[in-house]
This record gives sequence, C-alpha cells and structure tokens, in this order.
Amino acid sequence: MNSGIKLLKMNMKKTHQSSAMMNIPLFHNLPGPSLKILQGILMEKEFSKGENIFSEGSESTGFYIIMRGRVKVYKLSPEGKEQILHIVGPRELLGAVSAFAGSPYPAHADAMEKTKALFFLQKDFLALVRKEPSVVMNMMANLAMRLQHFTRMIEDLSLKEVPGRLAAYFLYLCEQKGCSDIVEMDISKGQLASLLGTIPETLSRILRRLSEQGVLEVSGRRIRLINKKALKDIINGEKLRF
Amino acid sequence: MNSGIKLLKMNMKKTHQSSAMMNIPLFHNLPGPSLKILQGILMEKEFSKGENIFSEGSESTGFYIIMRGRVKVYKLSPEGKEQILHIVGPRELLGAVSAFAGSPYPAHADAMEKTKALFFLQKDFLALVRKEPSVVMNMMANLAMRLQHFTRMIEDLSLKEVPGRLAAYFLYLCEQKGCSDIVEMDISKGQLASLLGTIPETLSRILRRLSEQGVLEVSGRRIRLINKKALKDIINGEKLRF
DNA sequence: GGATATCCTTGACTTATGTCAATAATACAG
DNA sequence: CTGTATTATTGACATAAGTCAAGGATATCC
Repeated sequence: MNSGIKLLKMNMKKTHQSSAMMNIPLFHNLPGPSLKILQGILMEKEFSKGENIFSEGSESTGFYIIMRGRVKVYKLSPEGKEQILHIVGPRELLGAVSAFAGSPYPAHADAMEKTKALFFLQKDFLALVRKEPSVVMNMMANLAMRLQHFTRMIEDLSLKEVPGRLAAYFLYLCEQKGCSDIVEMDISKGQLASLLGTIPETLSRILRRLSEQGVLEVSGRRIRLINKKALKDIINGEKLRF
Repeated sequence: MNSGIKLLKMNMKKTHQSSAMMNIPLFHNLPGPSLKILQGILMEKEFSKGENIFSEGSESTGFYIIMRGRVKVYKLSPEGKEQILHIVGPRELLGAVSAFAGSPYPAHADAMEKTKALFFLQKDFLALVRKEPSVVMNMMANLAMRLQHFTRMIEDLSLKEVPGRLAAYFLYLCEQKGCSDIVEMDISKGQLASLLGTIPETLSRILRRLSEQGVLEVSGRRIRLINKKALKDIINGEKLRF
C-alpha cells in the first residue's frame, strides 16, 4: 500500500541502482550520461502481496521495471472470471506499452507476492528517448517477444482445447528448467487455470485424467512428466480419453 | 479501386514512391538522406489472390509494407482449422516483428486479394536503423497498437462467447465508419468466423438468432444494426436467447 | 450463359467445458 | 495446536459450440 521511495544516502543509492540497471535489457549499452539521467527520474516502489498496481482503463502515468517479486496482468469478464495475460517477473517491464502510447492501461495488474519495482514517469522517459532513441531499440525487442507470446496464446485459446494448453504449459516449463522430468508449478492451480483460460474445476478434472492415464503424476505443485510423447500428441489434437 | 503505380518513367517513379513513403507511419519525419537510403533498399512485389506470402516457421528474410490489397495473417490447427490473427491493409507492416527479432515468421500470411507490397531486406533495414534510430520509434507505435489488439483478442476468446465477439466486431465496424446503422462486412462470413475464433456453421446460427430477435438485419454482406443496446448487453455477458 | 466450384445455411447429434453445490484438503493466524 | 479461511476436488447437470452431412445459394470461369 505505501510505496515509498526509500530514504537512502544518495551515493549508496546511485551505486546500487546503477549496477542493477545495467542488467535490465531495456538499458543495455546505454552511454553513461543517459544512465545518469535515468537514475534521476526513477522512483522505487513497493507492493505487498495481492496489492493492485494499476487497473484497466486508468490513466497511465508511467511504467515499471520489476526488481523483485511477480505481478499478474489480467483481464476480468463482467461476471468476474479472470484471464491472466502474462506474469511479469524481475528485470521485466510492466505497463510500458501504455506509457509509450500514452493510452490507458489495457488490463489490471496485481502483485502476486511482495514486489519491489522501479517506476518511471512517462514524460521523463519520453524526454530521455528523444535524447537517446536507442533505448527504444531495446524496448522493441521486449515488445516483439510479448507479441510472440500473445500470438501463441491466441493460437492456443482458439485452436486447442484445455488439455492441449495444459500440456503445452508443462512442456514449456520442462524446457525452461533443465528439462528434467519433474517440473514445479510456480503458481497455484487456480491461477494456472486463469492463465490457461479455464476454471479450477476443469483443470482439476483434466489433471486427474492425465494421472489416471499414467501420463503424469501430481503431488502438490510438483508434477512428474511420465509420458512426454503423450503430451505432445495431446497438443497436436489427440483426444484425451477417460 | 486500382491505385497502382502505373508505368512511369524512372524519375517519375522515384518521386512517386517518395511521396508514398512519406505517408507510411513507419517513415514519418525521416530526414531526406535516410529516405534516399530507404528507396535504395526496397523492392516491389506483387501477389495474386490467395497466394501465400510466407508460412509459419519459415526463415524471415525481411518485412513488407502493404501498398494495395489485404493480407490475412493466421494460424492453423493440426486439423486445419484456421484462426486469423489480423488482417493487414495498405500502409501497414507485415512480418516486421520477425524481421526485427531475427526469428522465423510465427504465422502464415496469404494475400486475400491482388496485393502490391514493398519488401525490405532485414540486413538493409537494420543498417538503416543504426543510422537512424528514430525509425524504431515509429515502429514501436505500430507494435504497441498490435499488442493492444491482441490483448483485446485474448480477452474476447477466453472471456466472451461467440455472440459477444460478434457483437463487439459489429460495433467496432460501426465506429470505424461513420457509425451509421448499416455496416458492410469487408470479408466473407467464413473468414469472419475464422477471425472470431469459430466456424462458419456457428456464425451462421448466431446471425440467424440475432435476426429473429430483431437485433439486426442481414442481407448479404450488409448488416443493419437495429438494436445496438442489445449488442452491448451481449458483449457484457447477456445471454442470447433462442 | 451454363457448368462448376465455392460458400452459406440448416438439422440432428456429440462433446468439451462451464455452473452449482457439497465436501475434502491445505494454508494460515492467533 | 486449533480453528478459520482459503484452495482444491468431485459429482450431477446445463449448455455453448463443434462435427457430420445434406441441400441451397452465390460466385466464378470458360
């Protein structure tokens, strides 16, 4: 709730953030002077678990870079069903499109856990961009990635049924991590349902069917992938029997 | 209808293109020298109706700016069902994300009608960008718009049922044009189904129900919106009765 | 202009997934 | 540890939308 700018000694703060910022893709390869400007215009903010960061339709005053924690960006149906668009983690941008386009936020954003972020005011950032257009190059890469993510999401939602989306998600997790046969879901099942565009009940049933069929084994948030081939088949439209 | 660059003498041609390019958002406010470079690296290409421009997974060698005609960008399910991601028209970019990111095309693109386009080779364009980073600013605006489009699409696909998506589409068309009560569908019903993430049969049934209930009137591709309030209610989750 | 291919509509049927409600399991606070 | 709140599972049921198949309407091509 309280989002304060921490009161640190000036020098300490600068040094610390400078090294942090070098690791943020958006600010790679920035010349020193521009980095200095950056440090002058950012603000640290903190959000507690479940706290709303911004809401759909509200005016965007700027954008965030997440330093710690995770944020879910989601839409709500009139009846309250939620669809998670993406989950934003450390070193990633939040709300940048709106800030750049000067349009209102297109979705809600809530902190999923205690979250620390850097906040950039739109006008300050745009001023920087005019001085240093190459920043936008890095931003482009980020947007391009997000576009590809959305492309896949649309494909999934309209061309695949829930088992297919779930299978794709598990294999995705599997690739991310070392591709061992055990993957750890880093979100609750309810949230996973929302991410896959379905509801907890449906997800629960499908997980049970997959277990019964020996495709995988569930214990809490730990999933053991037993038959990856079967998962791939499901992604490719193979029906999941009862 | 036909707006083409007729067969003019060389000098004429250059002049013509130069002015054409000034109208493309991507190249707004470019200084003269950069414009000259641009003209050196572009190629004119033409596609006949139904012709494939690129396919999902194929290496991207560059991107297009559509000058005339329309192109559908779509995904295919293993069973052949198609989901149109967007329809690209004159003055718009095609395949730019892939070109920028250096990744393969993430979807298929077919000309929906006779289409004329300018083609830019990746490496040439990237060289230009290095000289003139401000081009990327304009590109950002394009990507930001597309992201918002996809955001709405995901919301629709997962939170609304087909009648809601259809209603949203009609009201969107209505706003685009002068918002008279008559809208002209500029694509076939089959294609519209694919755009809405459904199949022609379902679309047909829903159109009939909407007619029966006096919400609208269909005659060919001309739709008369009789009860816009009802359409808005449907978007907001109101059920469409039989 | 007639033949052919394509698109559109409609009906009967199946199925995936959402809804509602009740219980079980887990996490959390005092 | 114990009670409470949240989260997950399960069943019975409703329904939106897909499948299959057939007939009708349009567009298109020689």
